[in-house]
Amino acid sequence: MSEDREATPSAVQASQQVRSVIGRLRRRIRAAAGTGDLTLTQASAMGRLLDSDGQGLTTSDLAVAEGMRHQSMATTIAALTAQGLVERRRDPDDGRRMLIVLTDEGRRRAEDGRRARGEWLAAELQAKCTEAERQTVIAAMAVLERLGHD
Amino acid sequence: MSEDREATPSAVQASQQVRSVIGRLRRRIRAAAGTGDLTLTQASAMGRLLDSDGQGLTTSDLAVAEGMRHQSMATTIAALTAQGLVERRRDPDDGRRMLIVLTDEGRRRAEDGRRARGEWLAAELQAKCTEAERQTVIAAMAVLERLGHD
DNA sequence: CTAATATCAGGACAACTGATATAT
DNA sequence: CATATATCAGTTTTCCTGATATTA
Repeated sequence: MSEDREATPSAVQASQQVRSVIGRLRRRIRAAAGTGDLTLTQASAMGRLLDSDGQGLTTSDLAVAEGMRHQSMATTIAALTAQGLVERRRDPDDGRRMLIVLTDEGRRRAEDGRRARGEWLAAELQAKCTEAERQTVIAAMAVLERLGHD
Repeated sequence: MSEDREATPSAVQASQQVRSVIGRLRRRIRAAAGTGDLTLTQASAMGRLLDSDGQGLTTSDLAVAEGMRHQSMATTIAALTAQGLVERRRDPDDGRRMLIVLTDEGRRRAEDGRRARGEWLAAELQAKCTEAERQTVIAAMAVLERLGHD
């Protein structure tokens, strides 16, 4: 506050563009999703479960990873459970915890998603971007992923 | 369908990372916003109004730019109007159209926002990134901005 | 007892769809 | 009449907060 150094132009510009793109892409992805498709949060959670598989993660673990409340993540997990994509198992070592693991069907779906068939965003990145541009996007996402990890 | 060429690994990876980052950043930005602050969509609309100023834009113009329905944008505009940041003027050349223009207060707020004082994302980009990383983010946003413009 | 985890209940917000009115 | 714009009404989705139970 005392100093309040002016942000660099690049920080201001990047911030504005990110805000704009976030809203726009989010709506586009949702609009492109079919009735049976997973929501953004559901797909993200499935990806994390696939990455850390074998062990399973708790609702709270997933909530921290996604930057949301554990109660909200619980709703997401409930939806995935209802679709038969994940199972909840009580942790034998800690009776408070419920471990979330992919079912066989869930693993299949997660891997399908990872191959991105029929997924709007991947198709757009494929059709409208050069390889160099995709690498730029990947690099930028790594930068943005860092933010907000207090 | 006929071709169904496999997506390149970079398209799949970029797609996944973008989906994950979108959800996470959006929640962080919302959480960091104070009670008086504008929502993401409101801030985006203010930015576009500032860019195209003098002439004014219609609700439908803004909706197209943001990739949302005009009815949804109307709600956003109503909120901005209630805060005294924009005014609605009937287009003298086309009685159907209402042109949205910034008020003096709105212009001031938009320019303040553009200087990014107190804005969480800009502060993070300033504090945790190098100039080169910020340029990467800007370049990536330009790429993503292109997508979904059928 | 305190902390972490899970669950239940209620609410807010941002977007959607559908229907109607008005002007071109 | 067909199209574009605006508005009204109702709904859905996603996430939030707060309260309570259970176990470490």
